[in-house]
Amino acid sequence: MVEYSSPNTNKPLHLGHLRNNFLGWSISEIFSASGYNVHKVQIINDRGIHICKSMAAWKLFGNGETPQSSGLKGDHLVGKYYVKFDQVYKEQMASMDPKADPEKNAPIMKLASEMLIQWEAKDPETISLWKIMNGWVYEGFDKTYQRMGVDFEKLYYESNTYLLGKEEVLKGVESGVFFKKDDGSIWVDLTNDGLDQKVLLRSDGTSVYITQDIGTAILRFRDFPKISRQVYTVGNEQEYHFKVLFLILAKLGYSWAKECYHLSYGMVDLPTGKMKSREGTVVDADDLMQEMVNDFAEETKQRGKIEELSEAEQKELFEMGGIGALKYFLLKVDPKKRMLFDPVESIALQGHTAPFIQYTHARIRALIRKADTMQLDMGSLSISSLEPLERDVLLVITQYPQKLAEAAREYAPSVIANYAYDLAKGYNQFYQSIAIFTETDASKLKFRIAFSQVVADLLKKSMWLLGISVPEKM
RNA sequence: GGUCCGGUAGCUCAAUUGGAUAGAGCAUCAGCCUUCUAAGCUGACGGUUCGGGGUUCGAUUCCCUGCCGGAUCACCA
Repeated sequence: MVEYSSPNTNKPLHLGHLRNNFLGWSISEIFSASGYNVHKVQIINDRGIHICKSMAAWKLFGNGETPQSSGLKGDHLVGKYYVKFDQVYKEQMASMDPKADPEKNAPIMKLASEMLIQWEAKDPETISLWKIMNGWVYEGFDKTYQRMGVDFEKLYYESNTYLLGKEEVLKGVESGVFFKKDDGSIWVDLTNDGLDQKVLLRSDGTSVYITQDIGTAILRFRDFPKISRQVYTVGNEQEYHFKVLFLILAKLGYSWAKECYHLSYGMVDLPTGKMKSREGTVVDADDLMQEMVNDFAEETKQRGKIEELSEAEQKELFEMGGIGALKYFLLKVDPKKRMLFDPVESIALQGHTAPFIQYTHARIRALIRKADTMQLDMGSLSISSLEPLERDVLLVITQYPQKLAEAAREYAPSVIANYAYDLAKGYNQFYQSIAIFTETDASKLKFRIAFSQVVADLLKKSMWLLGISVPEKM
């Protein structure tokens, strides 16, 4: 089982989510290709103070605005009010007496806090607004996920799972795994494991973040009894959290705890500094994808090689190239490492990019189409000697199984991304120096055609593992 | 302060897990389309692999130490 994504429902998806989603999807494919039966799941953070902030601002300033009335995508509309909240909140705090604890008592924050309490008390009006606004967000997310090309077998909602785990914790107290402090709060002592003590239930008996994760982990193994491993695709800022979680699950006696793995990936930095959603210095996922597709489209039109394609085929190609370039850019780097996203330079379509590999594939396919018209007998293939460049490519071809195994072992799609590049690069060298159709030796000619087809198939397969399609023409 | 991650060409990244002269792309410069798609190919330029020790026949890789950058250590999620 692979978990990825985990968005908050108060704002649209951004660049950070793209790395997460593409990684999660790719890892799932890599494991599928390695013979595993993979279940893709995500958990949606649909409750909490963050969504109440958007709700509060909408209630105060929204004037009944909806996605239909505004023409805005649902998640963007809700995100707009989240930003609005922050803006108003700051203004209110600035105008208040510092002694009055403005952080808590700013009117708009008080409203959001009240809404959270009302939500937990199942107040009908609050629940209704919450459902409506989350509904808008899901409509928006659906479009974004569709364009990203990611999907999920099962969705978990925090509003359903946030109370889970409490019983497990109480059971743990009885069996002596956890302990209770005088104020009634419940803790786990991990000092023997080199960590600290960690609270599991507040003194008022309510759950914290990790309580919920204990519950969902157990729930997952109940929902999917056959799974042997659970992979959490979550940023490396939560490494401590998962270390604690897995230790707790082991202490509770779950034998599968050692099969839980945190696929921890680094942040995506922007040249100006790191991404901070609160300050608005994020790159919106929808905008970015659109930009990439536009750039690719423009570049392609300039080259003028696709006039014979229909409008629909062209559109499909632009999508393939633009989204592909973006995915490749985010996946070619080792997931563990933080990486830099330069909005200007990252849009490159030459060199070590998806379009380079897609182009190599398209060129081979053109070659194969030509060969098909020659009606060669491909049944009998024999070759006595290889050119050095052919030998080089052949060597890369045979590396595929090792690379796939390595990618699965290291949880690293980057291994596949770099492999596809090496293969394309090697083939291009061969392609450039050896003209195939001028070859007079029939067995050599047939070998080169078959050999090219193998490369095309392998490029297609590798790129598929990254969630990237390859075109017949470009 | 404790813990964890990272530091490789001007920039972005590789390096078969300890192997031979550390490789690609971008950028810069010089070449290659009458021939299967030039989003390509060839060449040049570019390195004290952060510094200092150590282990080893051999270290970008392992150990120690220092420096720099980041994350994390909430009765937040």
